[in-house]
Amino acid sequence: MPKSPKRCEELRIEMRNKIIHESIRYFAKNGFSGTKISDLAKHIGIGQGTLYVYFESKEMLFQEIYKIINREEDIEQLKILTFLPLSAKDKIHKLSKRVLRQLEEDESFAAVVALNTQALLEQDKECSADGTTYQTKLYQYMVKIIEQGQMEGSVVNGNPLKLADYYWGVVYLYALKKLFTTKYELINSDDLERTLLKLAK
Amino acid sequence: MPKSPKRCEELRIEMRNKIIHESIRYFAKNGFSGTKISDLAKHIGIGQGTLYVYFESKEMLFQEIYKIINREEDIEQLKILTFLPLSAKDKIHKLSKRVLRQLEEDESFAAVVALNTQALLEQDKECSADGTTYQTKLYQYMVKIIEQGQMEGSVVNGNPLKLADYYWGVVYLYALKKLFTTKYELINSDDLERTLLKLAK
DNA sequence: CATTTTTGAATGAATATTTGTTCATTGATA
DNA sequence: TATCAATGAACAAATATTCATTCAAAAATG
Repeated sequence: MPKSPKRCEELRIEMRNKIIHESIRYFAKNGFSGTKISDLAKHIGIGQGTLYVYFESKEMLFQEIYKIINREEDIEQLKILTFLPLSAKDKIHKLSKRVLRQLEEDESFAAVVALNTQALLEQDKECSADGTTYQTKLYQYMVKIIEQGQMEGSVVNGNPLKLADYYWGVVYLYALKKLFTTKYELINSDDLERTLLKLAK
Repeated sequence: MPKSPKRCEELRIEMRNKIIHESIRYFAKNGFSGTKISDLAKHIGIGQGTLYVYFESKEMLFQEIYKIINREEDIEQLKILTFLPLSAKDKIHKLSKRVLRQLEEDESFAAVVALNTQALLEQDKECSADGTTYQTKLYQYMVKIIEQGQMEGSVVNGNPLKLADYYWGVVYLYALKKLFTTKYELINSDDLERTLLKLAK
């Protein structure tokens, strides 16, 4: 009799995760058309054929990644923060600290941010504005915090959606830095907060 | 008799400029490997073969563009501003206004910024740190202004190079916005300045 | 417990497809 | 009608995908 089906299943899941995990960073760095299957396979350390055992095509692998980077946990956490009984200034501080920590600790967070932002930028082309993407939801909660801050007088004036866009844009910048530069020096949390806050003397 | 050589020369220069001008935005948006010659030609409104009358290869066209986007005028202007007898705060204000106006008025400025920043990000891979690129020079003058501002007390504390990087990073963000979104709403100059300034109450 | 047998994942050379480049022909102009 | 830029079908090179084969694990057998 052959290998136990159970063990086989385990191995499949393990390999599938390995491929996805390694591909996320590779795609984020090189883009879809900049990623050759031969290179990607070499980078993961598997044969080209193996990729096709787990995914129908390059396109499908990419789509699979897009499903995975829609991290509900992140959105949930921001939602909770949004409705906490805190000043907007405190919320922005907490959020900024958290985001920067994640950028530092979580190996693939930078790739997740980069891919999501790129998707948002290119969404304009495809006109698939269903408003339910990762970024779009992050924007919605951010707008709430910004509006609160504007009422409280701690956040600068201006279109809240534009300011939210600016804030997440700066996060995207540092995700790019982390992805591309070898010696990555973490941004200061203050710099990130300053995208929104009126700084008192 | 054929066309006059003079008229021919004129037409050649015209077509060459047209190709370069249209290609800059196309490459900035789609990247090198994301740009197909067939698509690019269609976008410009010429035949595929025509591209090869004017440029040896896709690679060469791309290199040609890289020469062109190293705009000495921009650097010269920043250099002049840097050594003007003004407060750093005023310099930052003038610069921010100027950059945003250029982003709005100059059709290909956004593409120039995007391509230069992408080159800077990827330079890490290739280790060609010759320190004479467009961005690198912009950084150098920016650092001077930031140092002045820190002495004067108007600019936040922190590594000046990192702050310069941050400032140009935000400009890059808005270049991306302009390139990708159809209905582009210009960033407020204040938002850009706030990357550096301590805002007094 | 050594050997055989069976299974399915892994592989990469072979093939299909896509994309870059060439070149013989066309068309516009003076 | 002589010239030369423009063109796109034909060709070459690069890249994605397939599939016949290899390999490693483990159950069955003596």
